[in-house]
Amino acid sequence: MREGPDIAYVSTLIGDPARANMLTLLMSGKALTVSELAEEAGVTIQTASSHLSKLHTGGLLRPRKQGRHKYYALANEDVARLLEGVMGLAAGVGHLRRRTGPKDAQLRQARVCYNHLAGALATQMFDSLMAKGHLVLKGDDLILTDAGAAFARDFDIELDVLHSARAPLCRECLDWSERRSHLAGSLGRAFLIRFEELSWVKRVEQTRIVSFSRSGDEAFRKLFSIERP
Amino acid sequence: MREGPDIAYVSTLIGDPARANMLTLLMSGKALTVSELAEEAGVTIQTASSHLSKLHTGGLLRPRKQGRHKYYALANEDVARLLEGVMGLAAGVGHLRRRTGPKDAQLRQARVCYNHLAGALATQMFDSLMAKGHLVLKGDDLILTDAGAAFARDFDIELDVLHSARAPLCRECLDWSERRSHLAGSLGRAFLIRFEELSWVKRVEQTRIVSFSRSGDEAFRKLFSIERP
DNA sequence: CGCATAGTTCGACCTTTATCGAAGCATCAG
DNA sequence: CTGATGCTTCGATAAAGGTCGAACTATGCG
Repeated sequence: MREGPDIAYVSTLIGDPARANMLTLLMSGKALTVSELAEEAGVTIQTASSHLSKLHTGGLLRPRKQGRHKYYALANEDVARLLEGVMGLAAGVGHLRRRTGPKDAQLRQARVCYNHLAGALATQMFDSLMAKGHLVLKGDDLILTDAGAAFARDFDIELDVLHSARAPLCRECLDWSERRSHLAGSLGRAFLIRFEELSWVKRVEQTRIVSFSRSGDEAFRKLFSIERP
Repeated sequence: MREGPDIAYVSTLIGDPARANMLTLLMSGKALTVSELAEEAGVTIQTASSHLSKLHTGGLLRPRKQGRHKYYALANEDVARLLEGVMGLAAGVGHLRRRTGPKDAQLRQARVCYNHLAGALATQMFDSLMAKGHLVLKGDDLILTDAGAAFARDFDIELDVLHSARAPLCRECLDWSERRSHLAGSLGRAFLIRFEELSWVKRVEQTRIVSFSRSGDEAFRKLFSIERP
């Protein structure tokens, strides 16, 4: 035995309900304090503290201290991608207790995935970018074409700043609800930020839901040539 | 809380060491009996039986009865992909106990992932197919171009048979050691089968390792224009 | 039919670990 | 300094779940 890496270890980390709750919360991309996470996960602060430090040791979370607060966030996009993957399997194959609540439809339509947009609209946006030749896949790397760069600049995204960062510019991220790719990477993040700046979208507090304003939805669909369903 | 699917449930399933061992074994793509899995995982048959039925309930495995044997295999490619994802994180970030054994180099070079080829050579093969325009990415779907179809037919792969199957023809699968895509789907499977038929490769028993013969390696590199390192 | 082999179910241990109360640091405000 | 807040550490408790022996069912072989 003992071929390949120790998958039981990280799976156990995700496998505890309290920890899974916290990780799901952190998929919003925001960094949260120990007490916030404790509250949301329904455990005491001591317990949460213990869990969070385990997740940190396991490399799933990255803590940052600010004053007397300690903020935890997902360690990197790989973690976010993995979690989306698990969600995909859990949703498709998964537990029968899957009751589709009222929030569910909104969640499928548009939500935050770590720091970029996910959901039906996000995959359509990704398809549009591919179809128009703004993005191409080369090997496993997603490349922004010249046309794509022009498109992004037109949308007031400062590509030079993004390029100088260490993080990859474009990445695919598999969407658990759609089972298709959407755009991740610093460009994916930049798009979401612009949407917020333009007030096309607003994040719904305490959830991963991203709600489009009436005019925002229209502008978004126009920009990416997405027809109304 | 309780947004999105129950990720703790499937993670717990993978999180037990004995179950993780079995799943890793099944990544070879072969279906194995209860006793074989028990043996390899280092538990008794009763225990293994219990674990396997849990994995089945959780949708990770698909059992098939043949005579007085019961064969278990991974339920589908999604499961295989997820496991590769977990391996990627566990390897990169993962446990310090990560000691690179002698097998390790071979495993990184070429191994079986569910039913297709993975490892360094597999990602290079994938890159080659993309670079030559035999495959293109459209949205999240990997499309075999006309040129690609001709290429496959030249290699004596019966595309018509594959097309008629329900399973998708081409899929990407993220390679944990390379962190790049390799080819999955029924076409990926067909390629591996052809390599075996031509005796280019042989599977090493009891492992996921795929070893290339001297001439097989040469032919493979020539076919996909891969330079010797 | 009897016997052997493959797998399941049941029940009893026993290790693992999540949980929280209480006490201990660290940081900030005054 | 004192008090208040955020978080961590320690220790005891309790619940969950993996493990295996033993008994049971199912299939195949003569």
